[in-house]
Amino acid sequence: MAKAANRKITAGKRASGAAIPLYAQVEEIIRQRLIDNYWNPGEALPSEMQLAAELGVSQGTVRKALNDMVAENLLVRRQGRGTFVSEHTERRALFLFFNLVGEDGSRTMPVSEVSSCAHRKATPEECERLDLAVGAEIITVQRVRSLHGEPTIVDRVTVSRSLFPNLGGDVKLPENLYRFYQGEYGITITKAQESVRAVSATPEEAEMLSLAPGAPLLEIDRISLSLDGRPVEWRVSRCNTNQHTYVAERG
Amino acid sequence: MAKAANRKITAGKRASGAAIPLYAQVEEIIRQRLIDNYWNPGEALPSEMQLAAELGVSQGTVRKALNDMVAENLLVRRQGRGTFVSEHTERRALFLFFNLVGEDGSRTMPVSEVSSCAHRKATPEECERLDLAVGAEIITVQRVRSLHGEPTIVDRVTVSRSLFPNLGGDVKLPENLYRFYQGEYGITITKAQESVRAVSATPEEAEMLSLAPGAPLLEIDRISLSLDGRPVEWRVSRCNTNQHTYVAERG
DNA sequence: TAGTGGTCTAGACCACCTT
DNA sequence: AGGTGGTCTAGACCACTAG
Repeated sequence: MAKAANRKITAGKRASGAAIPLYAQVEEIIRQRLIDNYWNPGEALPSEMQLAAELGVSQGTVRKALNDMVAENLLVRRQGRGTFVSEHTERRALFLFFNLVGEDGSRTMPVSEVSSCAHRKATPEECERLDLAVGAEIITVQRVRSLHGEPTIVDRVTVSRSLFPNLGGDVKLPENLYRFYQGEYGITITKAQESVRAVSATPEEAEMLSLAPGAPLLEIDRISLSLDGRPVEWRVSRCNTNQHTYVAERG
Repeated sequence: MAKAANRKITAGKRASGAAIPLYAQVEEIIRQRLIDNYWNPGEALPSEMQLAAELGVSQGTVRKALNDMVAENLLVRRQGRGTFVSEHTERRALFLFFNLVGEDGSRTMPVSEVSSCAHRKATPEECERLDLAVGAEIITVQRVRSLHGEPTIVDRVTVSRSLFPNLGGDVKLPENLYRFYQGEYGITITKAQESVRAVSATPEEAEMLSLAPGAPLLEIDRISLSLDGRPVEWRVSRCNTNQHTYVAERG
């Protein structure tokens, strides 16, 4: 791993107009290193003292920057061990990005079966949702996902082919796609925006989920953002919520 | 307002087993004062220096406690002005506790019409959801809520009568119920847990919302928690999501 | 101008983990 | 024993708001 390009940190006094706090500049530098995979997921960062010395700020300033990034789920700190780059573990996938839980609140990883996987040019809607140039190539994967052996979700995952070359080509797609994106493509999903509606099952969906046609389904429309804030995955899931519910905390 | 009961803060050294940090003890004291309405919503707290002197800790420790509580939406800090107890403003209601947005992402406060309001003994389910003793008295309010003039939501709000005496008795219920709870009853809602499903409209719901019977509706089942962590409101909303969607951020 | 929160520093001590 | 993050303190200076 090459030595990082060192930006110069502008002194605490306001430069000209902006006056960006030192800790925010430190955050930005570390964030950029994460984007560049200068440190790999799971790897330890240098200690507070080392970072402070390297960047020419005090330990307290580095501490604030690191703690802010822990609050964003980008880093994990463990007393006596060090500060680590967050990984897309099973637990993280389940509690941060999978929100269908059993009636008793239990969370289970689904088991997915890919029903189709295609390469083609993006539709205008896909371009708009994923911020792609017109005519860009995309990959879509359709799956049926089962919980406790019951087919419960049909979903369609759409990504840009240029960001994820060969996705779904040879290798079998794993259950935890975000970990796969991180491990195989160096792209870390950090946030997702979801938009939820109630819809009627199409005849095809009804058959795949063993429901009557027209049965109510929960549609989750999700755009996932990577570390640098760009939309990298569009996913539409249509779910049978007879045995499971979609949960959210507010406030 | 009477002088607050001053708990003694145990020195930083571990007392016996727990070793609770000073800033956490400060948070607990301030949180208890909020519960007791020692300071009212919108009112300014003493300055960091004053609190530090009163509680016998340093300014930095008070600062950490206050900032933690800002992150919990309990306090608001404004540079040059002071630290204030959060209020249930219109904005707060809209962005923290109302999650149906237009297709373009716009948020609008609904207009509600109460269709029924009843006092009765709690059902076993109501006791369980609101953590009430068997036989407790409850109040339920049913409403139809319109967005842009279109009836879009039917909901049922259930609260304990002992916590909210006379609710819905004489006075007309305002649109922002949480502000009303805070202003009239001194009960501040801080968090809510929502559980969302897709369901079929009953004939009655279909008529109220001008839909075909059996049309898909989004059901939001919400338990709202007050400052002290107790469940104080159970609300079930069934929504027409043709023109609006339920939004959530993840990660 | 005085008071508030926001940033930044320096240093002390502690708890935890590794070796 | 040595290194890490966690807590706590004290003090400086800045930016913003009010009167």
